[in-house]
Amino acid sequence: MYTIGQVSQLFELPVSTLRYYDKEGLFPDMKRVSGIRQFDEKEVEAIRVIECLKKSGMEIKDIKQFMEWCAQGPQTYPQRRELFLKRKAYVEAEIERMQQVLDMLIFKCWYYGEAMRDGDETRLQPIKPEDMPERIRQAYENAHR
Amino acid sequence: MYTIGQVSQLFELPVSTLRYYDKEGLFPDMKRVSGIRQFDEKEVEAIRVIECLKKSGMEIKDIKQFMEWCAQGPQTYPQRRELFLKRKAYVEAEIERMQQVLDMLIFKCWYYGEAMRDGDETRLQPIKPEDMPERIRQAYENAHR
DNA sequence: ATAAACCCTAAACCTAACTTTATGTCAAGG
DNA sequence: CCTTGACATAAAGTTAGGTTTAGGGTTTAT
Repeated sequence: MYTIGQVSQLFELPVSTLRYYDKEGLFPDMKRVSGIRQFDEKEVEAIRVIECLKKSGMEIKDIKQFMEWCAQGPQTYPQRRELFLKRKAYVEAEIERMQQVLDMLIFKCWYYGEAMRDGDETRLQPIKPEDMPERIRQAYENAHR
Repeated sequence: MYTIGQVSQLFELPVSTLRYYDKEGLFPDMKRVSGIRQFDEKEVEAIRVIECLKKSGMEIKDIKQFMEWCAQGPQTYPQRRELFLKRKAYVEAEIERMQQVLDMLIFKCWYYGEAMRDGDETRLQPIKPEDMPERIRQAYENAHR
């Protein structure tokens, strides 16, 4: 069992954030002893899940819904699985999107490297993909799909 | 040359957003004719770059800095390249982070699939990585690094 | 010539996810 | 006893990135 201060250190999360999560209903049945929060193994695991779902782009109010399902027991397994499937699809799309952004950045790094050598962009401005090095052309074409 | 409404349609961005970007200084020397904005090829390319930099996690005020460098000409090529190198490193880290989140989600999907078959979590709760299917174990271990 | 469909600005408003502030309780140590 | 430190609450404040509103001007089709 942990106090809020211990959990704060454990996860490097401000105490105020943990209290905020609690206020938002992210720990549906956390115990208290004379008003003081008791972070149990259950709550610690909840925080791990919260971190994951947050990184997957989910909002607090939807994470709350998930936590409520957890508190309701086995009858909500299907909903919980459904949720994770949706997050999975979302994150897969997000990674693909980020890969395209990365390709644009790779192209731009090359572009400004060349611009520095040339001193201006007169050669670069009208450049065609077929005049770029192989690696750069691939990045360029993926970025512009 | 485009009006704000045409650019809005072209990029599927609200007119209000384009005006907001302008107010934030993202089009440093956009022309106007009797008060009306003239989106030129330069501004259209700027919007493409804005979209990319935004997706790479950059804030508006830093994008503004970049746009000012662009308006200053060839002497700022090194700064611009530096910026893109930094964004590239950031996005690479971001993709790795997302891959870990994805692995956690893959694990959770499997977990709840099993929980549904079992009807409870008594078998799952104390499960060790070596008792998981290969694909799941890999995801689990990457997610928990 | 008048209504619709554009364009403009300034300023107020919005939302999520926190953070800060003001106030108070309680236990332990010097 | 009294100060320090950890806990608590409620409510106000913050930030980014817009959006909405209120008030006007201009152009175009009927």
